[in-house]
Amino acid sequence: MKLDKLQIARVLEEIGVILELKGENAFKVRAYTNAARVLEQLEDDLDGLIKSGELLKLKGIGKNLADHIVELHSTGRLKEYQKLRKSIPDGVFEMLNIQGLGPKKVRVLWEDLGVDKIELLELRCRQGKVAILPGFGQKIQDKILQGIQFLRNFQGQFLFCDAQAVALALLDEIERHKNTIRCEVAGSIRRRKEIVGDIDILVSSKNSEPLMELFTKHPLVKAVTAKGSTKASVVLKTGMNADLRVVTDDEFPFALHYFTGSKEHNVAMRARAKKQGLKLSEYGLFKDATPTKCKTESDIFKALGLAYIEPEMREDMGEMDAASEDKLPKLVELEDIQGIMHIHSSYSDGTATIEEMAHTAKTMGMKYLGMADHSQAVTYAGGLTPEDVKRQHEEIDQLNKKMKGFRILKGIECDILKDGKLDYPDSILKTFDFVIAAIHSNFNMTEAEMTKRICKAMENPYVTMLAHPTGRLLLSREPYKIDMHEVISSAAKNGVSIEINSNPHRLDLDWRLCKLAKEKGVRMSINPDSHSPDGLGDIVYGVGIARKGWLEKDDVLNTMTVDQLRKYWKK
DNA sequence: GCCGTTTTCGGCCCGACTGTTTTCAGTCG
Repeated sequence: MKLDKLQIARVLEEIGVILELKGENAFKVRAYTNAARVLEQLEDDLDGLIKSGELLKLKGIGKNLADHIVELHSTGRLKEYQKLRKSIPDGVFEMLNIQGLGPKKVRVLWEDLGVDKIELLELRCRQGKVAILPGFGQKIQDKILQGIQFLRNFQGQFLFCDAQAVALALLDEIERHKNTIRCEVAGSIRRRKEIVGDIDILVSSKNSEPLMELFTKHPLVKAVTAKGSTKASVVLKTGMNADLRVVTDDEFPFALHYFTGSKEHNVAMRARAKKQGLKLSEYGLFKDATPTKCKTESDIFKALGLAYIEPEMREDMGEMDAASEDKLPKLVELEDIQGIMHIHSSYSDGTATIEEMAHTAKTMGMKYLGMADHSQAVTYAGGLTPEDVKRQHEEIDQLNKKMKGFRILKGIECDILKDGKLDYPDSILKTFDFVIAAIHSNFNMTEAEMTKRICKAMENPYVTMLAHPTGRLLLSREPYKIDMHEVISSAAKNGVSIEINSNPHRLDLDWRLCKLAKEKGVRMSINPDSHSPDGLGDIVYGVGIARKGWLEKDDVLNTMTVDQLRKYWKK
């Protein structure tokens, strides 16, 4: 086997994009993207399907696509793809990442104006040459410039989940090396920031040379930018920068603290040390020239008269004061989570059945699962008609009879319409165990209008929760304009919980607002918003954000048992 | 390019929004 089904899906997806750029029939394009979806969601073994000739039985895979898939699977290449790929410059592909530019416009820019990279596009915009193209205009030209800026702002930034996965892969090799005494991923990954700039790995050892070699020759590394005896910097194949630092084991706790940051937290820590006549650096804690013995980070905090501050809280947002008064929260942990809500099934745009999702949740140790498919207005995601709702509820009743020690709750992700009304009448809303109100359309309202719209929805007595409150997509879409302070107050007033959407692209509610919500008495619900069994695992990212937001077990809705939840909602 | 037939070609999800037009095309979710 040369390529697996996900790799093949990516090739088909790319062919779709190329065909779009070439102005091919839109339905032909869709056939390719459809096929990519089918492969992604395929549960059966591709090898078996090919051997038995059942590939053609898959809906959306015909003669042509089946041939392509077999060719990619067995040879790892596809002649037709290679030919197509060569006909499009990389820069033209990259232009598609600019907001508001799709294949049609990119094609015009490329063919009529000869623009084949973003830098050139920027120049032509500044020269006013884009505005005079047919179908373009002043406003679109301005928007493109804005979009280019937006893209640049995000360059060199990565989602936490992507950065963490790579960091752990690097760490794994280092951990297993015989010269390693202690090692850890430091930096913003350790602090669980939603966006990460680069990877910092720290290791203690008596002999750094072999570790430097191991790190700089790692298969994930594209280029080495610096290599000395204590520090190496590399650029990874993913475009991320990664640093490895080697220190002595005596220095390790100090270096770990220093390289974990944040910078602001470190400044506050040093100031505190200075007040006590001490000096704190990445090498140690000194009184004059005498080092203070510290085996762990905990010892450093103790030496400064502080309780241990979890890495997630080290943002200089009050943790120093709280630690000195021994008032730090006991942060919520993954083990505290009893059940998972905001789950999609194949009733709307999920890939799996309710039973499959419930089964996976159960094996994760969960006690309940809160289904929440889309409501009827979200037609593109297969929103549920009132009849679908009824059918789903019957199915859930059946499953609940069957499953022992596990409960499936009837919920819905109900759209908030433009005017703040909900997508179902109360007569339907009242049939659910819980209702998550959500916005999926009409993003461009004024702040006042959007705030009013959401607050109005939360006043509906059947609404139990607010989904992804700002609608942001990290590194790709700004949050819509909204007064979150007002929204949080309104949630508190109406007894509505706010979701911490754990999808790594969202992580919304932002951790910076969790503390405020908690103070107002709003319960947060850590929801994966998963569309597949795998997606249930995203809950760990939400727990990280909750911890970053100082949340304790009792601040989180889904640390409750089913019975506690029912009572809570009744109240 | 796929599907499903009234078996060999017509339909394929759709609504909102924006900006360009003067009735619509492109993008997005």
